[in-house]
Amino acid sequence: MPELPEVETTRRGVEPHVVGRRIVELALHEPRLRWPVDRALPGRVAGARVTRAGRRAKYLLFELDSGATLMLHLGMSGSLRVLPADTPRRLHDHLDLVLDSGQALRFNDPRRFGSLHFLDGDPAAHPLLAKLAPEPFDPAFDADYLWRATRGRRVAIKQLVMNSHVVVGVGNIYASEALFRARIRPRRQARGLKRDEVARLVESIREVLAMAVEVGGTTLRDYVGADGNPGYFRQKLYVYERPGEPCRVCAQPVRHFVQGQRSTYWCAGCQR
DNA sequence: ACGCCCTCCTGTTGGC
DNA sequence: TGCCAACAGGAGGGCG
Repeated sequence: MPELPEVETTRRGVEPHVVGRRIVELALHEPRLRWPVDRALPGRVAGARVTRAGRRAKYLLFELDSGATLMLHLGMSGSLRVLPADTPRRLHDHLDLVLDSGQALRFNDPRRFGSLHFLDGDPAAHPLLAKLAPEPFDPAFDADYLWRATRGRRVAIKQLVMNSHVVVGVGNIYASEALFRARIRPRRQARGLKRDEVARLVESIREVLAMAVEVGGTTLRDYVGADGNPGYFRQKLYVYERPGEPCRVCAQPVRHFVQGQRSTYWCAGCQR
C-alpha cells in the first residue's frame, strides 16, 4: 500500500480541490471493500461541505461541516485522484465523491483492501484509530519512546517498526529503508538494540519518510497521486526490491528474505 | 501482553 | 502456449 508518504502526498494533492467544496453526491459503485461500506453512507454525506482534509496514520480524514468525518484507507493497491466528474469509469473505480466544482475524488483499488467509514463524533474515538501509536513526526515519537517500546520485545526490529501500536505510517518499503539508513539488521530482536541504535532508527524513520513525501512517495505498481502522477522515491531506494544488485554504499549484493510473510531487503556489509 | 499465522482480493510474473 | 504457484505497498483478528 501506500505508506505514510503516499497517503500524505494524496492528502496534499486533494486538499485544495476538496476543502470548502460541497459534496453533491457520493456514488458508491462497489461497497465490497476491506469492510462492507454502509449502504446508508452516501445519504449521510450528500450536501455536506468539506472543512478539512486530514490524515491519521494511513487513513485520510475528510472533516465535514456537519461535524462528521469521512474516513478513507487506500489499502494495498488503492489510489485517490481528482478528475472531472464526467470522466468515464475504469476497472476498479469503486467510488466517486462528486463535488460542486464539477470535479470528483475517484477511488480506484484493484485488490479492494481499502475501506470507507462514516464517523459521527470524535474521529480519535473510532475503534480503528483509538489505539494507534504516535505519528512518526510527533515529538512524542523520540528515542526515549522507542527505547521503552523495544525493551523486552523479542520480535524482530523490522516487524516492530511496522506495528501500528509502536509507530504508524511505516510499511514494508520504508521499514527496510529506515533500517538500512540506521545500519541495523532487520532480524535483530528489538530488545537487543542499543540506545544509540534506537536513536538512529528514530531519525532514519523520520528522514526516509520526509524525503519520500518531498518527491511524492514511491510508486512500484499501482500508486499514483491525486494528479495521476507516480511518486519518484523509487530512484532513492537503497535496498527495497533491489535483490542481488550492488549496494549503493558498499557494492555488496543486496539480500532478500521473507520475514513474517513480508519481503525484507538489507545489506550485510552496511547493517549490523 | 506477546508473537505468530491467516485472511481478505485481483493482477502480474516466473518456472516448468 | 498454457497452467499454476508465488508474490505484491495493509492490517485486523484469532490462536496458543
